Amino acid sequence: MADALPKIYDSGKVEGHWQKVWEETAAFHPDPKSSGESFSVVIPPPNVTGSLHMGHAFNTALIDAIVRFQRLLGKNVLCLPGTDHASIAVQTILEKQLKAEGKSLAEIGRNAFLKRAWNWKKKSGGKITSQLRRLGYSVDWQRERFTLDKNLSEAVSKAFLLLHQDGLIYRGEYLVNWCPASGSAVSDLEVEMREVEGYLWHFRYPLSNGPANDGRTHIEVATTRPETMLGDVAVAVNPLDSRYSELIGQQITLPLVGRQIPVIADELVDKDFGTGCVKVTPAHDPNDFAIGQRHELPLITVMNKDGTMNKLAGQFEGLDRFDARNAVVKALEEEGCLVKVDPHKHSVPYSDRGKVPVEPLLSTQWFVRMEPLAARCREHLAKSEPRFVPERWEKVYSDWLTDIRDWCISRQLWWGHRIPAWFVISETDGIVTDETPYIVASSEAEAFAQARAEFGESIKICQDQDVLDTWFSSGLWPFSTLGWPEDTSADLNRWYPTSTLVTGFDIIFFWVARMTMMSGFFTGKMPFADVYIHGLVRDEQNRKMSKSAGNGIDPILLIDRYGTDALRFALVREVAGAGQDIRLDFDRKTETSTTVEASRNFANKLWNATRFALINLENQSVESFDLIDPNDMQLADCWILSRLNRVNGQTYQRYKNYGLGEAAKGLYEFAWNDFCDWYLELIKRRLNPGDNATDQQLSDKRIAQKVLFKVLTDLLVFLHPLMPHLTEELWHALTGASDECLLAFQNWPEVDSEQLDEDLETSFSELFAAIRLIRNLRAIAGLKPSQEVPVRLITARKDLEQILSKAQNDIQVLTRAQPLEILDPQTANSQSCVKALAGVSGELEVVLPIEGLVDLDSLCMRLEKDLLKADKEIMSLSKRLNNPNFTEKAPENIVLECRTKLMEAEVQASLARKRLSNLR
RNA sequence: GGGCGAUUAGCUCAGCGGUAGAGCGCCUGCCUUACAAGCAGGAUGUCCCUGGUUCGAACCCUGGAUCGCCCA
Repeated sequence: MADALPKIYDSGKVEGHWQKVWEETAAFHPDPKSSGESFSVVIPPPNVTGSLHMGHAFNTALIDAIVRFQRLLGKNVLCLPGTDHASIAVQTILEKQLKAEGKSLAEIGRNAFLKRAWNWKKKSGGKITSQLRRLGYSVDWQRERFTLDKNLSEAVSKAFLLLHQDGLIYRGEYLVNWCPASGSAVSDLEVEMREVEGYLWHFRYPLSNGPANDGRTHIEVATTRPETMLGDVAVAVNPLDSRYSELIGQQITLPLVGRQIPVIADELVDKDFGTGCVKVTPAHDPNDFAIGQRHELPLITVMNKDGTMNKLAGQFEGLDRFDARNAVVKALEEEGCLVKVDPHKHSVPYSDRGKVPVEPLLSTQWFVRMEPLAARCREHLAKSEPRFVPERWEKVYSDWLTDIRDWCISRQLWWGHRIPAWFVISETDGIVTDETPYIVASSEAEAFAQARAEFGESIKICQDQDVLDTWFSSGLWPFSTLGWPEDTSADLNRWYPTSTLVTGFDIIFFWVARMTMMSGFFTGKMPFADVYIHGLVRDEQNRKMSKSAGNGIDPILLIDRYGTDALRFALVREVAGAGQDIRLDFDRKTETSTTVEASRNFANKLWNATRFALINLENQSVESFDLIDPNDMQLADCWILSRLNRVNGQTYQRYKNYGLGEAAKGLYEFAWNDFCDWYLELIKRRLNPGDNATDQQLSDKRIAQKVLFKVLTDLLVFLHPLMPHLTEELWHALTGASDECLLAFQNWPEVDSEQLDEDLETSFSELFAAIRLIRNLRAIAGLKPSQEVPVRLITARKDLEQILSKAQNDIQVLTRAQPLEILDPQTANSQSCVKALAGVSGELEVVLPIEGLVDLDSLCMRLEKDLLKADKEIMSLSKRLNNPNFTEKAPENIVLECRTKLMEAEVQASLARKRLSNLR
């Protein structure tokens, strides 16, 4: 056993040591052939471009707590780490670099670009994983995966192939969300609606065939996007709108363009919005697209993919879309077509990544047909597969799966999984059009062979230029990382489906739902039994922490300052509520956080409690701490063991049910209050019986040592999932175990229900209240802490008197009471001490007979306060008890409790009153 | 427009039918041999408002306010 530890816990040293041991011994690299029930988790793969932020730290703290808990239950646990390739993010970074060098993508070409990208990944991609190591994550680094790994890429091709075979992937020209900044299509989920202050422009479109019957010569439309009018193909009104019924079917001459377009009727039009007439631009608006489909209108695209106007925009060709807007308005005004402009607040779709407005644009892309996949998930969900924690997120998930839209999966980027489709370009004169036949295959050779069989020997093929949405590969993550599609994979058979997924609510659609859909299709199973959804970490002003807002708090900074375990404990302790966001306080000037500091202090408290134990265990061997004869134990021992077992059961249940915050709080209280403040103080005297100790005292000392060791080592097990480094270190210090033997693989202690004693715990609460009262009276008297003082404890309650007598020595030590007398009221009356210092706690009267020293005013104040409180309680309790409704309808135990409380309050009041009258 | 969440001590949050708690901060006294990153003692609340259900509401139900999020 080690000598005394340093006085202060040095987290950096301890954490570094254990991280090294864990990794070098591959401690968390499980063997699929080992025994034990399977438990597996795949971590949400962070973006390779990323660096650690508080969200990762939070997610990690939760996952690692769960996983470490399961290991303590003896399960064969796999926690699998990895990163995703973040197609758009990486491409953006590299394009910026290129631009800085004065080069363009087109110049260097695809191969050179990919080479650069891999070099970049090699250089910077390890940052996030090395930072994750500093969190003490008990993942299997040997099984670390990257979405572009060979196996995972093959899984992507295979998945694409299989989905395509089943008709669940198709290619076609549709309106997609086009991000001009990244030059790619993005999915609906990557579009964020933003409220912006814009305008509603009212324009006059002339009727082509002269005035209508009522004399009208034009129709007025309202729009927030004037530039799209160049692509208008109709004006629509609501069929029930009597104002316009006469105009339906008439032709209009589109200003600036001169195109003849019809007035049509469609229910989608809101009569009450604007003028009740909308211009219809099917190639530039999703609603208009739907109207266009219903009325078989042509699609006229007036924009290029870089957001500039194209040839069909006529005089506006080449202008950027926003410049074109102004120009069109001006031109219309000059033609006398502008009626008015109203300020108008409306939602504009923005690209998540590009941070620019998305342009709905017609384009040929690949899509996943979602409904069949979603339907399967809905069937599973009916059986609570997966089970959502907290439950309310299930609705969010199921709502999204209902009325789901197809998923655009192709991206006009180079970094990622290239779409495994080869066009037979010899069929279309060397170019790819919508009509070009294609082959989907798992390799070029295979595609070529198939193409030759189908189209003849002399064909030419070329692979689709696009890559897949990163989330497509992430959707396969729970099984592709375990060896799918190789269905003989030992890992897959052992650990799939996984046990629990832990992630933030912000990626339920992006990731959770995509995983369940892919898993359902490819494996017929849901990928995880439970989904534990947590909130986001917000800053001190309640803003979501994000890189772009620049309000992130660097976890590494907090780790350096307070230690990983402190940060982890602080984050978990804050969770408590069900999936609520957490706010981490942080003073940006001093770069400190009182929340994390409090946890650091807790770590130090545990450190010192262990230090105390080591000093007092006096190098005794571990074997001697085995079971003790209960008859030899003192009350305090029985009390702390009862508390220990209660906390054990409670903590076990909380961990199991994802009540991590509650577990953390409960352990904090037990460790600090019960164990350190009371138990350690209670046994100090027994641990130091002095040189002339009797055999009895020596044996009593040994018992205290055994209980101390038992409680502390169990406590370290309970805390281990939350503070892995510290507990590992302290456990080794206590047990003398070698580095090969880890706390991480010890067994969770069994609850010994024989040791649970509720009455004893209640008695100890009363005992502690008595001790507090004595201390309080001492404080009122202004006594020096070291000064001894005579104390009389007076109670009519036999059981209380008994406990107090048994704990007499303890009370004396903790309050410097000398002498301490425990009396019944009769005896006490015979030796009254009128002007003594006295107080009342429940049915106990505490008297410090030291008349000379007493400050009568503060004493009276204290007693008056007690009396007031007791009287108030008597009032409210008797009011309740006098109400027959209450006594008849309330449950018996509640009524009984009320009666008891009333009695106690009456005793308390009369004691206080008596004392007060004595003093006056 | 539809939905979800939040509102409790100065701050950050627990509690979710039996009459209000913690941490930090604050006040007082202590370097008491594990810990001053500590010990002991103390102060602090119309539990957002409004009705209702109930013997009893911070907790359940109406309605509303404010803040935040998601979906259209």
